[in-house]
Amino acid sequence: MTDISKTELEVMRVLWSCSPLTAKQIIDELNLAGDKRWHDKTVKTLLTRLVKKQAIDFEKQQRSYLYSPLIEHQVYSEQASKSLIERLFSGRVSPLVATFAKNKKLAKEDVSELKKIIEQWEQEHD
Amino acid sequence: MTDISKTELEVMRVLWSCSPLTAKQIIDELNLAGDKRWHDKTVKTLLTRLVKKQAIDFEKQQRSYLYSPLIEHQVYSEQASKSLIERLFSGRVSPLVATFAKNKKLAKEDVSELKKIIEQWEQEHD
DNA sequence: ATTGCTTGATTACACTTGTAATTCAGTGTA
DNA sequence: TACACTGAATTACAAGTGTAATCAAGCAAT
Repeated sequence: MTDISKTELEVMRVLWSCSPLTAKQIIDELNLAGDKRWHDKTVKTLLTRLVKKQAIDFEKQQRSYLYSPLIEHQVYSEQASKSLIERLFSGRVSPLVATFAKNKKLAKEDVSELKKIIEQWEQEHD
Repeated sequence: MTDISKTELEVMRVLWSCSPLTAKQIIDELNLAGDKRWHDKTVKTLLTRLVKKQAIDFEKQQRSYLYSPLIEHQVYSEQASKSLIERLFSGRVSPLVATFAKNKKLAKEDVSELKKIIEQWEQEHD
C-alpha cells in the first residue's frame, strides 16, 4: 500500500467521514475543524496526489469533480496501527493500552468496549 | 518533538534496546535482525541526522563515538500512539484493540494484561 | 462576444528522506 | 616516516512532502 502523508491523511479523514465531496466541500470541511488554515491550492494539490496514489477516486460532475476514498478507513487504519505497534511495542497491543491508561486517556466507553472484546476473545479461546 | 523518520526509527530501536553503542555496533545490530542490508554509510548518515534532531547524543570515546538515545522510548511511543489514535480512531483506543482482536492478533498475554489494566482502572473509577 | 470567475492541470520551490560516495583526520603498521 | 585503514564530516542526488502560484478551459454575466 502506498504511503499516505500526514496532510494527505487529513484529506482522507474528511472523505472517510463523508463522501463523495467536491474539492470545495473538502476545503470548507478542513477549515471548519481545527485552527489550521488550509489554502485551497494546497488542498487541490493533495487531492491530485491522492488520486495518483490511488487512495481516492473521482467522477466528473460537469465542471467539478466528486471525490471518494478508494482505500477504506478500516483497511488503512488496520495496517497503520499494526505497523506502529510492531515498530514500537514488538507487535503487542496491551502496552499501548497500558500507556493510555497511565495517562488517563481511557474513557469509560473504552473500558466497556474492552471488556466486550475480552469476553468475545475468551469465548473463542476456551 | 521533531519527527523521526521510518529508517531513523530503526536506529532508535537498536539504541532503545541497548545503549550506548558505537556506530559499528549499531550497524551490526541492524544487519542481524531482518533481511534488509544496511550500508554503513547510510547508517552513519542516519546517526548524524538523529544527533542534529537531538533524538540521540554521543560521547567521544577516543576515535569513535558512543551513541545513546536522548528521547526515551516511553516518551516517543506515547506521543506517537496518541497521535495515531487521534487521527485514525478519534482518540479512542478500543477500536484499535477491536481491530487487533478481529484479525486474531490478540495474544493470550495481551488479554491478561488488558484484564489487569481494566481492573486497575475500575479501582480508580469506582 | 468579451470579461471575469471557478475549477482542475501544470509548474515551483524549499525541506525532508533514503541511500550513499567522497573527503578529511587520526592511528596503527611496514 | 610514509601508507593504509577507519571513523566521522561533508557532499550528492533523486524522490517525496508541504505549501502554493500560474496556466488553461469552461460557464456566467454584461
